[in-house]
Amino acid sequence: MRHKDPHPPVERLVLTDVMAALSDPLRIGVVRLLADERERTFGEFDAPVAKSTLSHHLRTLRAAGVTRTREEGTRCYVRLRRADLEARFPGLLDAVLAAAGRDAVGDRIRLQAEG
Amino acid sequence: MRHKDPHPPVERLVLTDVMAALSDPLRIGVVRLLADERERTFGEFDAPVAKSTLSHHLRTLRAAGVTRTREEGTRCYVRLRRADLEARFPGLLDAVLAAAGRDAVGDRIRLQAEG
DNA sequence: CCAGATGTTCGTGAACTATCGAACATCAAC
DNA sequence: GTTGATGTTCGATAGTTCACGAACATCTGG
Repeated sequence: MRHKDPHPPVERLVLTDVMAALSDPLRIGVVRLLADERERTFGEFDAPVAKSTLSHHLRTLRAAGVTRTREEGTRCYVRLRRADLEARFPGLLDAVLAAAGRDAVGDRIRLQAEG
Repeated sequence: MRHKDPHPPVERLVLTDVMAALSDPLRIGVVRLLADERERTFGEFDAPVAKSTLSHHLRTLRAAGVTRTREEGTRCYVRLRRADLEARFPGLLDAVLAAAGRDAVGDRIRLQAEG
């Protein structure tokens, strides 16, 4: 379960890469679910796509520096790099989250129904 | 010189389309040059791409609702839909412009050297 | 060891994007 | 009308992205 693409360091976050990463409804949906700063495992996401497709999107977010991934046992925990994004692109993430919230962008991605 | 894709009305601007339109350095460069609210003709942009490529990028911006195009004679005037973008996605454009400015994104696109 | 859970990677096909040059359309000016 | 300026559109190519299932790797637990 080794990850290939490393996390880009804060100072090397690229605006166009972040914009591209956030130009997909599924990925926006994931980011919205991560907006509460809590860590989630990949499996917690209930998305209408194949497992491998979700993995691909999470890799895209990671490669762009939007999220940070941590492996623990056989699980992958992912969280939003909110502070890093804010440091490099002030206001950007908040604007996207607010707009996405109002427009219900990525609403098809939810958290697994938990007991 | 008739344009094909119409301008989307304000209320139908799509976040992911705007994000995608702004995920390209050349298009960000154009948007930065338009940030002063002045109208420009296509020919005023000095970009290191073919005429048809620039036309394509300007069409992308227009289709996403980032810019508005007006034809006058044989010229095309383009300007930023700043107010519309602000109304639908508050803070987004400003955040992008600020970040792009600091990182010099799209600096290869300039205005023609004028006499 | 074997089975199950969790993700990754690979191979594939479909769809989209960027780029160019060439051809075209439109208008202005002579 | 002819010519030149300004953009658009077309066709081709190359590269990228998205999606899937299948196969694989890793860890956990019997």
